[in-house]
This record gives sequence, structure tokens and C-alpha cells, in this order.
Amino acid sequence: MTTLHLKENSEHCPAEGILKIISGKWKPQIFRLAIQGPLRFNSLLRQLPGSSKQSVAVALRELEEAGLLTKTVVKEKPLHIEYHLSEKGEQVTHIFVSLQRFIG
Amino acid sequence: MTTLHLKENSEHCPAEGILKIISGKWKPQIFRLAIQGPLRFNSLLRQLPGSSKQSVAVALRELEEAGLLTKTVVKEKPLHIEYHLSEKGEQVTHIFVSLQRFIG
DNA sequence: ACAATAAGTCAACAAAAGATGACTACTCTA
DNA sequence: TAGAGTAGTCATCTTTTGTTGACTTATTGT
Repeated sequence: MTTLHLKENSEHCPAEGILKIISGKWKPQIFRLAIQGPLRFNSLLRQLPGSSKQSVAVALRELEEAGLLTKTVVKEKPLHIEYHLSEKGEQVTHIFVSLQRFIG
Repeated sequence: MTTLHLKENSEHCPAEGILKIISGKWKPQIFRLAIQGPLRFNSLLRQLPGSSKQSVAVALRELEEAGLLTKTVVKEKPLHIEYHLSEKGEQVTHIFVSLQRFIG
């Protein structure tokens, strides 16, 4: 999969880049679950019936690269990885609430 | 059969619907141009190099069905059709500005 | 030692989204 | 009355996105 990068070129349409980052089959649900608490890969897969490792992995990677999720290795037992909403990521969820209020 | 045993996680995600409506290859640009004034089909095609009649037509139809654009027949010469941002549509553009300010 | 869990990657296939070019139907101008 | 402009539709092709199932590497529980 290609990595997402905001093109400086499309200065004339700022919404394009961010919309590309937050759209995708599973990303809205990932945000919703991330609000409730830290995400873990296999658990997330089980919470998204019909999804695939591939697309969940790609979604998590893209959201992390965009700075909306942070990935941390938790050195407890069992050793595992957690994805948390970053500050930016929380802003996005607030905007989702606005969208819902005005439009939905 | 489909009724029982729905997805564990179908606490329906409100952002999902609206995100589906506003995402697509040309929709962000269509919003940007709609802010500047009423849209017309052929003119829009010329303003979106690389786009196709098909996808522009589909985008306009979906945005209209979602109540973000209004379609009006202008009975002047030449007889033509105009797409305007609705109140909802304007709210969406404001949210794009927020996205850009917080995230971009 | 062995199986299970955690977090993935990869190649192949399928489904969805978008592009292309032909065609329709109506209006307007010369 | 012919040609250009308006706003599309439709079938077909290509590109992008997502799914499937096999495989990997390290950690943990019995």
C-alpha cells in the first residue's frame, strides 16, 4: 500500500489530504473504539467483524503516520502494543461530533 | 437469520455515513468550488482536469441526495442547471476549515 | 517442550470506485 | 436547418481498495 502524504501541491484544497487520511472502510469505527480506550491489534480485529488483518494493519499504520494515533509498546505481561488517540486524533473525533450534530 | 447475530459491534457509527458522503476523489474540490459560487455541470468538468462526466455526475447526485447541494433549473438563456451549497453544505465547509486548522 | 497469544507481512483474488468513449435529448445561435 | 452548448446515461475497461489464507517472529502459559 502506498503511504499517505499530504501534497503541498494541492494548496488549493486543504480538506483533500485530511479527508483521504480519515476515510476508508474501517477508520470511522477505529476512531469510535479508540475513544473508549487503547486499541490492540488482535482485539480490534475481533471487534470489527468482516475486516481483515491487512486492512486493519494498513489503517492503523496510516493513522499513526498521520499523527492521529500513537503506537506504544507496553512492557508488561503480556508484552503488547497499544494504539492511543493523539491530541490531533481527539480533535478529529470532536469534529466527527460536529458533523453528526449539524448534518446527521 | 440476518436479524439475530448482527455484528457484535453495530452500535452504528454516526461518522460513518457522513464520511462516506463527503469522501470521494472529487468531492472536496467540488465543495471548494461551490463556496465560490453556483456550479454547472460542464463548467465543473472543465475545472476538474482528469475527472470524468460519470464521476462528477455521481458526486453531484450523491451530494444533492444527501442535502448538501441543491439543484435548480434556471429558466433563463441559456437554460441551465445550477448546484448551490445548502445550509447543511455550508456547515460541512466550515467543518473542513476546522479540520484544516487543527490537523493540517 | 509445546501450544497459544500477540502483532504482524505477503501473494493472490474479489469488489468497489473511477475513466473512457459512444450515445441521448433538449435548447440556443447563425 | 445545421452546429454548438446544456446535462446527462450506459457499457466497458482500468485502477484502487479490501479480503483470504498461508506464513513469520517473539513472548507467554502449562
